[in-house]
Amino acid sequence: MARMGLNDSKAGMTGLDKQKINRIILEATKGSRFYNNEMRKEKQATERVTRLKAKLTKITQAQRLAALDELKRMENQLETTRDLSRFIVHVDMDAFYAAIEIRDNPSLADKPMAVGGTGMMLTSNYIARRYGVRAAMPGFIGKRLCPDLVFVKPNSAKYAQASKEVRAILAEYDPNFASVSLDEAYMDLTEYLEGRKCTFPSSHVEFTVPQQDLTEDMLKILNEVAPPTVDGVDSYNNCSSNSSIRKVSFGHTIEDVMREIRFKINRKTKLTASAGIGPNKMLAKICSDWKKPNGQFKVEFTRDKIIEFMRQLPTRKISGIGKVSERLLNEIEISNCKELYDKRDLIYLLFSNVSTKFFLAVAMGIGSNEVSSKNYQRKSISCERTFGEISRLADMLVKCQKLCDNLANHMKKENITGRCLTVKLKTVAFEVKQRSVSLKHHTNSTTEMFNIASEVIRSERLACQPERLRLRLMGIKMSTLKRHESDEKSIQDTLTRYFNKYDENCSQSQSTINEASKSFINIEQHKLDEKSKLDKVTCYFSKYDENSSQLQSTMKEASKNCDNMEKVTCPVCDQFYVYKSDETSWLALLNSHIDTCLQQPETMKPSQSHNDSVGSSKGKGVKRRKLQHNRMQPTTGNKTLHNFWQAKDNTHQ
DNA sequence: GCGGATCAC
DNA sequence: GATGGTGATCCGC
Repeated sequence: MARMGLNDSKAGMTGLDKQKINRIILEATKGSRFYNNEMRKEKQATERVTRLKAKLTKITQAQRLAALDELKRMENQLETTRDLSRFIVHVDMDAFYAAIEIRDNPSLADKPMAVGGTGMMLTSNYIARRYGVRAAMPGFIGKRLCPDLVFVKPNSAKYAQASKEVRAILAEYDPNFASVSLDEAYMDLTEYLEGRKCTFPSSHVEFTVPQQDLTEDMLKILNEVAPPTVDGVDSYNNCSSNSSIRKVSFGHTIEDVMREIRFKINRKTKLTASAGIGPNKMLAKICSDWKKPNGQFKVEFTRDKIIEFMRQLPTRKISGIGKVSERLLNEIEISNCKELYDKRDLIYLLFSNVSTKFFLAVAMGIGSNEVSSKNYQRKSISCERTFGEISRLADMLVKCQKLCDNLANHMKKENITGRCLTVKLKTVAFEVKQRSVSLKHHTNSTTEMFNIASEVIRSERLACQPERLRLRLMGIKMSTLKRHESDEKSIQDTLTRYFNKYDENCSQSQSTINEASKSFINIEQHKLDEKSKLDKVTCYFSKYDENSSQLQSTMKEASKNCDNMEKVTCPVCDQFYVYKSDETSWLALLNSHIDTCLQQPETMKPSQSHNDSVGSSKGKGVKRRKLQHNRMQPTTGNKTLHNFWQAKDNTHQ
């Protein structure tokens, strides 16, 4: 099965026994739920191919000619955007996480190793890659491919630190460089090079390295031979070697400068980087892969050379063309960029306008050279978790609560609110469902997000009846974001720090949350002794039913004294909790309460029976279920949302 | 605007 | 023991 096969498009994967590797992968995965889902996706992709082929047979010669005519116009337009004036560099750290672990534990250097666990590997070293072990592969398959494989637990703080050190070096050359991830970045060196050229050689930097500190990695960088520079000045690689000290310096060409940067990175972090140099990001990215590891490559900056370079390139090497696109293109006998260009009329007739433009630009070697990310603004923010199978509503709501909590914290930190909430659910069969709701106003309130998300979850559970909804992952995403200015933020941060020190660790671990809520309760109970009745109300989950006269009078009293009271209902037992809207610790308290609730005997919770949302529980449960059914209108109630629920309800009838 | 898919890292 | 998390974009309704 093609989907399951080894992805050998990345560096360090050439010349290995692909057949054997694929056989082992297949044996390890066959029959699993994951595998079955991959088969389902495969079938889907095949259907897509079938549709494509059907479309293909209907294409006439006249259509192709007309397409070429239109393509000529597109091509001319694209050609006007070709810009060879900027020096764009893509810097890519080699096997970043693995290299860091080896640096810090040299005994790993000659062993196949991977960072990650039996669940998932983040990356592997080059020895392991020879066995077919690679990033994004589950560890247990890695172990089958290479029984001697050593796992190292990820140490993200260390990776962030190394990344910071690398970035500091990049910033010396382009303060507006853009990082793609911890181990990858783009730079625009045009301005830097101008400056360097003017002052060269008087200002060139000289590095003094003790001979014994010169590693093989460093020597490789120093001994790379750059082609002669355009203006006849020899690339400057002065190595005055007396007995114990070696002095090295680099010239002023882009390639010299890149070697200098890689040299500095290596000297600072003991890690190696590869680099690609081109007139745009697409080309730079392809080039950084060319001489990996610890190497660099520059494509020549002329239109003809660029097109020549692209022609032999397999389509899969282009960022943006993945497994599926590669396959679709293969179906019309396109596997490299020469064919991509030669068959552009078919592309035009088979693919969308956006895709056609993209493919054409790729074939012509044209791409964006905009590096600065100063104006970058995120479009969405999300949080998702995989867990052991759950199917009870109560368990789902607990997960949901934690996700909303986490997400709200992130949003508050970034001072953003969102207007579109998306719930992502992945079943144990790896099927993904996404449901989104447009809100009337922007929010980053945990309560609001939780109320809406939990309603979506209830609805989805109903929708798949009489099947049980069995989940392995849940996620919450907010989009249509709005940024708020930092006035509020700083005040809020200060308040948070002042009053709720223990809250700052809230999202970090469940045990912290429990500790936090415990201390909260202690503090509050202490306060109770001298404070008014109103405060007492905020400290307990109400023991009363919603409609009881006792509660109503309490609420009335509360609203007399204070107009910022809010209410949150426990998803498990349906009791509710009244709190002041400026109070920040209610969530920890709620979490603690939910935990307690879940430890109660089964009969106390909403059951996992298929009827649990329609009020059929026994005894005590009856009243609660009924209550819940009436109560659960989302608090952000608005037209859009209202319509959403109505529509959902209709589909269930 | 929504939901499914694809893609990158 | 048992296939991740975050963000972006596109396509077809």
